[in-house]
Amino acid sequence: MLPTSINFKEQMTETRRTQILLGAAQVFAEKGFHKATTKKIAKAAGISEGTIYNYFDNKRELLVAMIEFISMQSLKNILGGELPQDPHELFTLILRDRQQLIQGYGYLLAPVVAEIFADTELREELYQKVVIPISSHLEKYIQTQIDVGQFRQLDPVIATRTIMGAMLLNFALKLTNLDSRYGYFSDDTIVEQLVMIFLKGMMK
Amino acid sequence: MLPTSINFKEQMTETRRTQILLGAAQVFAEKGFHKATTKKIAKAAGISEGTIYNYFDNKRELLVAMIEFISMQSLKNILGGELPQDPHELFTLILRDRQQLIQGYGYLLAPVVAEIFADTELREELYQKVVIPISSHLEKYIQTQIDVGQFRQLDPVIATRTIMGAMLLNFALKLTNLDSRYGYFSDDTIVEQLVMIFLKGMMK
Amino acid sequence: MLPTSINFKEQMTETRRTQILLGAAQVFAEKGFHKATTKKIAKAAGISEGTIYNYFDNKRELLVAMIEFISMQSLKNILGGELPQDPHELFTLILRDRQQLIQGYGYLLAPVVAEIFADTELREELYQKVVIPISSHLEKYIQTQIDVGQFRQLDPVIATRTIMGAMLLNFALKLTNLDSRYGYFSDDTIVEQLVMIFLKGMMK
Amino acid sequence: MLPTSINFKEQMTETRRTQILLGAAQVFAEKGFHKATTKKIAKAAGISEGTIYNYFDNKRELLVAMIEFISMQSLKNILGGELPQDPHELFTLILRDRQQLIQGYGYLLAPVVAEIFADTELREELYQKVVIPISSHLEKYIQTQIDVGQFRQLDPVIATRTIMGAMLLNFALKLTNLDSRYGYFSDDTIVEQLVMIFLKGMMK
DNA sequence: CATGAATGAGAATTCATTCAT
DNA sequence: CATGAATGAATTCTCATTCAT
Repeated sequence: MLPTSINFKEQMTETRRTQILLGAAQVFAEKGFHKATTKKIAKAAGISEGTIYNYFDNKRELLVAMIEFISMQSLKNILGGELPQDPHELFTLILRDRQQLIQGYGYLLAPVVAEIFADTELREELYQKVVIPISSHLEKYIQTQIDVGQFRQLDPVIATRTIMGAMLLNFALKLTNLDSRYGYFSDDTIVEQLVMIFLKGMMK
Repeated sequence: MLPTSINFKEQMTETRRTQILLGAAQVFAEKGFHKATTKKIAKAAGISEGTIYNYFDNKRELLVAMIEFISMQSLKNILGGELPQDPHELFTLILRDRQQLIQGYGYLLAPVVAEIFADTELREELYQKVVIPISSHLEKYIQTQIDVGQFRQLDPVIATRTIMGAMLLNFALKLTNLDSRYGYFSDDTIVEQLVMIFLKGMMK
Repeated sequence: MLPTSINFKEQMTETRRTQILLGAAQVFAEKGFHKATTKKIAKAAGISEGTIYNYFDNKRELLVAMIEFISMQSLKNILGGELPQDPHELFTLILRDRQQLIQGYGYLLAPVVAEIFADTELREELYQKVVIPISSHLEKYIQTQIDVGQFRQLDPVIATRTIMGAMLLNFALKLTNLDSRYGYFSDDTIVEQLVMIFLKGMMK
Repeated sequence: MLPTSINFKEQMTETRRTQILLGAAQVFAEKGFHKATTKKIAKAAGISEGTIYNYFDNKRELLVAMIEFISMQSLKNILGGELPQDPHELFTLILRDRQQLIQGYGYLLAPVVAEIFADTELREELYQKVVIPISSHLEKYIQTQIDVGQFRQLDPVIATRTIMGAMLLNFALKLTNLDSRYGYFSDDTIVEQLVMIFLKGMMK
């Protein structure tokens, strides 16, 4: 077979995977994991039920793949290019990026996040596949800043989760209108407040 | 019938309810709501499936009753006496308290939290009834500290959620062993790290 | 034990049986056999579920007993006294009596009759216990009339069922308003028409 | 896709529906609606339980579809050619026809009739759609005979139901062996007896 | 005898997954 | 590879019946 043919095939496969993933995202967002039937996912993706199983082992793998797909989506931009070394710039960049992700896909992920909490195995799989890859960059950065004496002596693992937890809750509240007061905070305000707290909280 | 007889009956009913609730809590904690079958709950409670339905209308009501039951248990911790004014002491106290709560009941509530997220109405009800009352104390304290010039100009609402989000994620990770590295952090270490970051992050 | 005591006991038993039967009738009428739960029957009868089983072997026996009870109700009056020998008078008397029975209890029996059709065993039990005892009187009368030369040579069994079938359908239609035209027929009209047809149809 | 392929698919679907319908008819006839489990129906149809739900929304829809199916089959007998004018011939013809219908499908319809009685809406719908169209022919005939002075002054509506009720009960008893004595009556005997009674009962 | 809590066998229905076409 | 009909395990909830009090 010719290389082009292989590429074509691979590309087709990738396209089809993405097509299914987007269909799944739509239905998962509407129904949550358990109430999302493969039949509906197939319909939303414009393919047949059986085809799903040519690309994913089972429904659970589909969920994992979907979350991976979405989580990595915008982070590519960041990980691709050069990261700023200035802590203020970097924190702002990361928080903005995550904030946009949640703004853009949060409504998709929210109902699914629910199910994840309830499922031990799923939780572990996603922590390994999604959370760790993303957070390790931040951990390393914090460690570096500690080493060069910019940041105080703190644990990079805890510090990273501290930022992530704070970020998640604030962005979630902004997204869901659960707390009416978040209606008055602009996205930038929230990012600024968080950056301020964590910068001062971590720098010497 | 004699009053004692009536009391006995009522007591039996209450005992049986609690028995079922504890069985349910056990299975819900292990499996989450969906994977917790009535069969398993019955077995865990040491009664038959049918008996569940003599005390609860359906599986969902059982979940709600369980949340109520747990909430009653934990609310005691909150309604304490005088709060210290020193920020370091206060933050440490609050974080320790929350940490104990999560340590004590988190494994029970985690899978329940899941179902709550998936249910808009329940989510709102519980945010109003549980989250806001608890967090308002912290909000007021932060506002006071800002007013007296101890804390920098920051939004108390966002700041409070920042602490809560950070706290939740870190304690959850400590609780679940999702991240093996949290095995090496003592509870005190986590609390100290959080207090340090937020204190420095908020004080002038 | 004294006879009076025995009588008292028997009477109590009979009273309790009737009490349950009436409760059952009420619920069967409302819900039909399958949807009538023993719990509801017990409540309607003002006793507990368990007590039902002290007087009836099971729910089915309760149904059978109820139908027997109601069917025999008004027929007692007829079977008790002297029956008129004149065919016109007798037919009118019987039809009026059955008509009153259906008018009075039909709404009770209707939903139950439905279930009977569907259940082979029940059907047989009730045919033996209810239909045969009632119809045998009419059969004998017809046979007598044939013997004395008043009626033509016809089969008394078939003739009896012919009257019963005609009666049932007409009275049922009058009762249920299934056919709006039956609203214009008085009870007497229907009885007269039936008597006329069958009298002329059977007499020489 | 080719037209033949489409036809093949449609045909398969129809065949499968019929297959399920026949299985259902068999079990409904044997057990009645309530005691007919989907498991038994599936077995009788030679398919799995789940497949039933690919063709029918629920058990009730399956019942309705079965009634429709049977009705279609039997309606053919009715839409015949010219009816004889002679009362004796006509009555004999009609009774024979109905008798054959009941003989052929009665065992199937009997348990279904049961459920119909229990359901007010279904009852009305079927009385209008099935009973009235069939009986109106007989009503008109009787009216005509009255007008030409052949029959006595009687109400055609009541008279028609009188024949129908008598017919139904007698044929049902012949069909079901509920009354052992009906084993000795040939179909013709019953028809003759009925014709005799009604002819004499209605003619001047 | 009366009670009513406990029982547990079922029953309808759903849906992820398979596999022949 | 795509399809979608068939599968059947699994699940919640009901309710007649029992039996200790």
